[in-house]
Amino acid sequence: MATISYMHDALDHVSDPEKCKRCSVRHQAVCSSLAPAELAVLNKIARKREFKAGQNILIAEEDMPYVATVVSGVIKLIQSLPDGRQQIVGMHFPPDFLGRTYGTKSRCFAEAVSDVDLCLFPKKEFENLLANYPDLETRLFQDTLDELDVARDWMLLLGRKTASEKVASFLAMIARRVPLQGCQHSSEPHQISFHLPMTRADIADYLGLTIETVSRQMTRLKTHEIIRLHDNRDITILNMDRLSELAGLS
Amino acid sequence: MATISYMHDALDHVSDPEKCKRCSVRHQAVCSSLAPAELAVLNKIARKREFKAGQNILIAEEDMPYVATVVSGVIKLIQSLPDGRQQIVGMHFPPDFLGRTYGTKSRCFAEAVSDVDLCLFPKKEFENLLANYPDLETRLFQDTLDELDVARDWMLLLGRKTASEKVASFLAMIARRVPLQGCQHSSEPHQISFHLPMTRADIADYLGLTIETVSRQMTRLKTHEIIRLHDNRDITILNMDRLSELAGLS
DNA sequence: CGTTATGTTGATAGCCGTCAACATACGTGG
DNA sequence: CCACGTATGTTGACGGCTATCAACATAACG
Repeated sequence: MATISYMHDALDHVSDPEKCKRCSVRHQAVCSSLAPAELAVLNKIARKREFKAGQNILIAEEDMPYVATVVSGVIKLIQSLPDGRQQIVGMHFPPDFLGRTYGTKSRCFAEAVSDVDLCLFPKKEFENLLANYPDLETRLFQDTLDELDVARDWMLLLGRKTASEKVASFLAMIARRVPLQGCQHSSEPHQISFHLPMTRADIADYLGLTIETVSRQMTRLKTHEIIRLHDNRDITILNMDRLSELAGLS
Repeated sequence: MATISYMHDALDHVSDPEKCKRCSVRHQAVCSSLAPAELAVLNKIARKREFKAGQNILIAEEDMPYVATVVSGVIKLIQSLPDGRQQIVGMHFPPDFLGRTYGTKSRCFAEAVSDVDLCLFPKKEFENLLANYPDLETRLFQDTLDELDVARDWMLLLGRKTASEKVASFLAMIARRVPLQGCQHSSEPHQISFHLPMTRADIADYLGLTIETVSRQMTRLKTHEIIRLHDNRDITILNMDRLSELAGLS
């Protein structure tokens, strides 16, 4: 299972001051709200860190002296009950920000779903930057407002949608967020192919279902020729309009 | 049902510059992060507005040129599906902040659960204040982070808790947030009395259940002598420890 | 080639939703 | 004052959706 491995083990400095310029998310991540001189300051405190799929990134109730930007890979945020039931309460894709400023402990677990590259910032120094660069704080604030909107959309899904609607909503959401595969300009319009970043168990924990129900709904979508399954992970959405209808977005 | 009535109808100016000083939430609301001179500026743009129970405060997808502080009463935030199913995604008590800065439209409906007093601020002018008073923005940012934590706790409830756990969790949450009634220093420890601010239908929409299931779980708690029902709305928690256990917080 | 992880499919059970009847409170108008 | 309608809440009978339990299939891996 998940190897225990904290965010602050085995850090590599971003020693090269030019490194930010070569970063794949430099134009989208929170750091893009900084002026060049400010970015140089951030560059000094930034550290790279890789996580293998399954590794813990944040531990609930434990001190976490870093915040981070997701450079590559996918991360899940997990809330859990004492008896082991768990619920995924957020997914982080590049170039999302990860971690909670103002307050030292995380309230959820965060685990790498795939191999992950993070760009870490010591929390204390990062908060100093926030105090000095209002644009950075505004940007982070806006990102948090967006996260709250996403969380509330998901609450509607968890509380009121059927299993069928949940799975359809999930696929529609993933299609919008993960990098797509293959030629998207085929003769068939609305066909979208992508690689699912997570297992059926993760999907179940994300949707408040069991893995069996997720599996059944997937085969149902396959039977109705709304999706095609190549590899359990590689999916083509054959009819995006129909999928959106099923998701309750019509 | 809910009377359509927008936030910007029938406004009263907070003409009196001393009015903020007499405000019942002045030491808790976001405005408490302002220095006296700054508060005077806020005072100038503030407007009082009352809403009757059932009135709409925010309409999804409509322009809303105000943000506000809840001075008294309770407000629910609602997400809904095209077919009418709905989910309450947030409750606002005094001295919470209401409305979304940065972005003109609301993504949820907000409706007064009880009679409500709001202190409104024109959004554009409020955002100017945010830009000039970093403490205010930091405060609002922190409040938003807290809201996000609450939303994620609720996602665990919606996705993974049973009806029994949901109702117990709800009562435990309400007991922490609404003003309590009567003498709390009785001979019986852990007895907490309060007035439920919402109907069974609201509770059901908050918990992702039906009103019948909520009702059955309430009588079940009553039968087990964990709560006492006086008036369908006036509740005494007889055994808070047991309730917390049932809520899955043990 | 066995072991483990992951996913699918079937049979069954149970929780909770649906439908219905009834109770109570409240306001309106006769 | 009472009749009536409406809103809210409770309780019961029943059914369906989804969880549970189980068997099996497939792939990855040492």
